[in-house]
Amino acid sequence: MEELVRPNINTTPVELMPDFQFALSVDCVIFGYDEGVLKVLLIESDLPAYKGQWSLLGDLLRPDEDLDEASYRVLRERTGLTDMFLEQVKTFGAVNRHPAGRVLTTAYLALVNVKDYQLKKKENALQWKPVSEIQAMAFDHRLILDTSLTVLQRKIQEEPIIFNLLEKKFSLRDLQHVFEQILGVEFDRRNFRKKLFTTGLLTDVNEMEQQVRHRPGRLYSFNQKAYEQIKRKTFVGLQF
Amino acid sequence: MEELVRPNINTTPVELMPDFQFALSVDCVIFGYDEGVLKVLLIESDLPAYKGQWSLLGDLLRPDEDLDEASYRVLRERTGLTDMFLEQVKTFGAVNRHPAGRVLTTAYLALVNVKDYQLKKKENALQWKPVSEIQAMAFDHRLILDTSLTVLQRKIQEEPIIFNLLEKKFSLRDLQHVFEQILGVEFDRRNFRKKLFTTGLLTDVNEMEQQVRHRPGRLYSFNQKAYEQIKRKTFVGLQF
DNA sequence: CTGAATTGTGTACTTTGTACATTATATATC
DNA sequence: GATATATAATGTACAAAGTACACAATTCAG
Repeated sequence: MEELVRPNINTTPVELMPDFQFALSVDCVIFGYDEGVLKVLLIESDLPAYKGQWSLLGDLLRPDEDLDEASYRVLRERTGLTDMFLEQVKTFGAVNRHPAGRVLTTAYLALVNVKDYQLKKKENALQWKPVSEIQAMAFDHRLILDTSLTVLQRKIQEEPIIFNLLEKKFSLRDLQHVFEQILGVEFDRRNFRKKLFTTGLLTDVNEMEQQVRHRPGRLYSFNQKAYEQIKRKTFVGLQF
Repeated sequence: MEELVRPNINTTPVELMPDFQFALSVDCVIFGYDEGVLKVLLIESDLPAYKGQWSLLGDLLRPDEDLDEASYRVLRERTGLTDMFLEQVKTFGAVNRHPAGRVLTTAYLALVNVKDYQLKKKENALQWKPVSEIQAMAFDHRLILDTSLTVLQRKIQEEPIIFNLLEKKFSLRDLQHVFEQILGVEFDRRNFRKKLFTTGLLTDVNEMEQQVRHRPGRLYSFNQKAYEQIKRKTFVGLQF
């Protein structure tokens, strides 16, 4: 308890220079849904310690850059996308997590439409890897991926963000399949339909699937306006 | 797009020294429930820029210290508590958030039993402030507090963490009241009871409230073991 | 003994979730 | 153009959970 009165950054003017010795990075966990499979965008590491292993897309934070802006920049530079779902997940601060020194990293979760991305993709070293097939990763990136996936599983049940993984117009089958892929469960098709329709968040765009070799389904779009209306009535209820 | 092939911390061995120029801190949002009111533990800032304003309890991250460990240390040093609910909330990284330079901070949410705390409290500059009465705060601490409160509201509905704010033995009235304080809603007393009993998480300790000037209620404790049993059955359902 | 405050209990009703089967429509193949 | 294949679209019965609501019982204070 002798440290109780120790000078403190929040309360006392102290000489801070010796404390400015950390590096910060952002790492983006970029999820995409492609050919019925949940994938994440990875890059091969060239660092000696992790030669050939897969790592997340990240970069060092710049001295005059907001943390959130850094994650956005990484997304923009690497994928060319400028408008995507992007949200901070967590900061990983184990002492020896990076071989170059004390580098802490803040993980960001991004949801992109793979179809959009493919149009602008330029970098060959990047690869969409099915989440279920990923084994070892560089650094603590496996931990970061697992953490982000858990956050994603929670969030898609609480907010209608899953539509960011699909094209503007989608079939109910696709929508159900993304949910099932991410949550690792199966829903009854008829009850899923009923549930989604009663949310009032789907707009029937009066178009049908094309080029499927079976009866085509209707296409829907996510009704953002309807969601803005209802989301104020915050859900309150215990569910543990 | 010219930056696509820029050397990158995850993929390329680069000289990192010039990048190690950030300071990191942790700030703890310590919630307590006292006399029917949700409070947060604050300290007056002595920094010239924020003289006399309230700030969260925080400290700089040390060079060889895990981020999570730093938050735990702050709690221990300031309150004497060594065993409390403590969880990372978010990292705040606006460029000018600290007058001393580029200091990013990671916020941690702590839930403590005020009764436990009072036994060990030594530091006078600390004060429990009712959350509803807090106005301006130093730095971006108001934003951090608001963010943490929102996270708290979500989490108490998803996990039985609220018991960390109460004593080991508590009445159903107390339990309901903490929920209502944090969520800002009122529950029907009878339905709340029914709901809590059906969770199977309450153990009747066969004791009654003491020194209340009305019919005393039974006391219960949180059944951690029962929770471990049921929490594996992860809830899956859409609720937006 | 009475009033004040709060506990403890139960029922009817509404809403939501779950299980489950049949007909309809498009494409591919023969 | 008939048939097989695949999936769309729909509805009902039942179970579970949530909501609204009223009354008797217990303790304390005066």
